[in-house]
Formats: sequence, C-alpha cells, structure tokens
Amino acid sequence: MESKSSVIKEVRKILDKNLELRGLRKTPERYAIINEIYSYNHHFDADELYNRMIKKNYRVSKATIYNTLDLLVNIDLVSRHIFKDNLAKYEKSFGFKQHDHIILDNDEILEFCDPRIQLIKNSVEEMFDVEIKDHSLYFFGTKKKK
Amino acid sequence: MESKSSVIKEVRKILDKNLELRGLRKTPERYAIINEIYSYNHHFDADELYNRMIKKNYRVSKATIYNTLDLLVNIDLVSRHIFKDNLAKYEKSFGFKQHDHIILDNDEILEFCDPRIQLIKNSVEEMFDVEIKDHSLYFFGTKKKK
DNA sequence: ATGGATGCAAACTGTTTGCACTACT
DNA sequence: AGTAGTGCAAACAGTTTGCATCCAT
Repeated sequence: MESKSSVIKEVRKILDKNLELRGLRKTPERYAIINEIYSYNHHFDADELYNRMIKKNYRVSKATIYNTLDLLVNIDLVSRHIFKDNLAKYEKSFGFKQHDHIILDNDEILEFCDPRIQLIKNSVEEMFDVEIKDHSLYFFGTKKKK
Repeated sequence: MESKSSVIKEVRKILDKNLELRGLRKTPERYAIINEIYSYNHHFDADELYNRMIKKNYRVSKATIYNTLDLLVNIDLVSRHIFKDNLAKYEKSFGFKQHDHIILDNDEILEFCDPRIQLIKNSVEEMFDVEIKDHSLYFFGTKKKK
C-alpha cells in the first residue's frame, strides 16, 4: 500500500510534467491547490475549496480556483461531477480506482464499481462506431429501512 | 404503432389524473406547455421552450415554465438531464423507451438502451441495501473517422 | 523584460423568489 | 369567495470575464 505522501509527490510530478509540456507556468497557487485537494477524501465544490484555503490564510482568488480546477480536470488529476442541479463537485482522481456514485435522498453519496459498465461501453462503441473516452453513471435511491 | 395525436391525448389524460390526485389546478398554461413539449422530438431547455411559446404568441412567464417543468418531471411525463455544466435539458418521456445518452464532442447526442444496466442496478441494490429509483448513464466520446 | 497568471470586482446566466393580480375550484 | 397559480421583475448562486498588477520564465 502506498503512503499518503508518496501519492501527493507523484501527483505533483504529474502536474509538473503537464505544465512543462503545455508551456504553462509553475505558479505556487497551482501546487497549493493540488496539495489541498489531495488532502481531502471524497467530494468538494469550488466554494468549499476556496473557503478552506482562505481559512488557512492562503491567499487565492475564486478565479484561480476555477482556472486551476479546469486545468486539473483536463489533465485528469481531478474529476468533476454534477450530482445536484447546477453545482459542480470535484474529487481527486489519481491513484484511486475509478468508480460510480449512488446518490441517496438524504444527500449521502455511496461509491461502487462494476465491471459490466465496460462491457456496455464496448457494445456502444461498436454499435455507433464511436470512441468512448469517459462515462458517468449515477443511481438515485433511498436506504432500505429494515 | 400509435399515432401522434393519441400519444398527446393519453398524456393529457395522465396530467389530468395527476392534477386531480394532487389537488392541483387545471390551468390552461399547464396543458399548453405539455402540448408544446410533446410536439418536440428530443431535447430542449427551459429558455427554448419559453421562446418558442412566446413566438407563437402564447403568453407564459419563465416562472410558470419552470414550475410546470418541475411538475411534469415529478409525474414522469418529462425527464430532465444535465448534459453540460449548469444547463438543464428536458425531453418528453411518456411512451418512449427509457434510454441513456452518448454525448459527442460536437454536441451531438446519441441514444441507446442496454439491459445490463438493470443487472448493475440489481447488484447495487443488494450490495448496499438500498432501493434504486432511477439512474443516469452518459458516455462521452467522439465519432470514429474511418 | 515580457506576457501568462493572478486578485478583485463586476458581469453573466440559468434558476428561484416575492408580490400583486388572476382565475380555477 | 378563497386561494393556488400566474406574470413580472428583482434576487440569487455559481461561474466567468475584464483589467490592472504581479511574478515565473
């Protein structure tokens, strides 16, 4: 099992490489933000991230938060979900098994992973002659009371 | 094969029954809106619906559009999707096989239906002891060039 | 030094809300 | 008659944008 600090080290390296490749600047904000994100478990939104960083006396602007989230989503270090209407939620995505979500009535979020989704993907690719790069699957439900 | 006009007749009846059951009023706006929606094929958003009705000289307000869409989604005559960030898309849903969506790079939307999603649903219900009421599955991809 | 990235605030967009008025029951 | 539902405009929330400044290159 990999230690926590080795994950973030690895992630910073990936970010590094991507910034170089794209000719983007290695600003301290970008590293601070990825650090912060990888210290979380599970989901957060832009406002949450912003507020937590401000509370730690790290000076960032909303603009930078949004810019950086876009960047990180593009290079696949962070993934974006829209669980409820009109609010983007994010979560770290490197080194974590890809998974889908169950959204319960009480806003609880469960995660699962089912290999059959890959089979559906394959069928779809063949049927429509398309190349699928990503998917999102949500189930909506309620906890069964016993 | 059912004719177009019999679908809308059926749909109006369902709306009728639901309004009665819930003690809601049968306002002309509600019928005008469901009529309009069922004259479309595929997806639209609230603004589109509003503008089309205005253009036909039917006086509705945005508030009523949104209220009625909520109502229709609740009674399952219309379904809501969020394809891109922060914009709800709707489509009629009565008498049409439930299906999922493939969103292509060029904003084209394909539809498909795969029974294996039900199997995944069953597994999830059992695994987490939850009751799944709905799901949404999107694939994101590109057309293969040959 | 140069222009990409930032901070800040204002602008934008889709949606919701408050309130006076209308009309279904 | 009573009140749910409507139209309108203002408010709202999340996100984007414009611009002056800053700092990584």
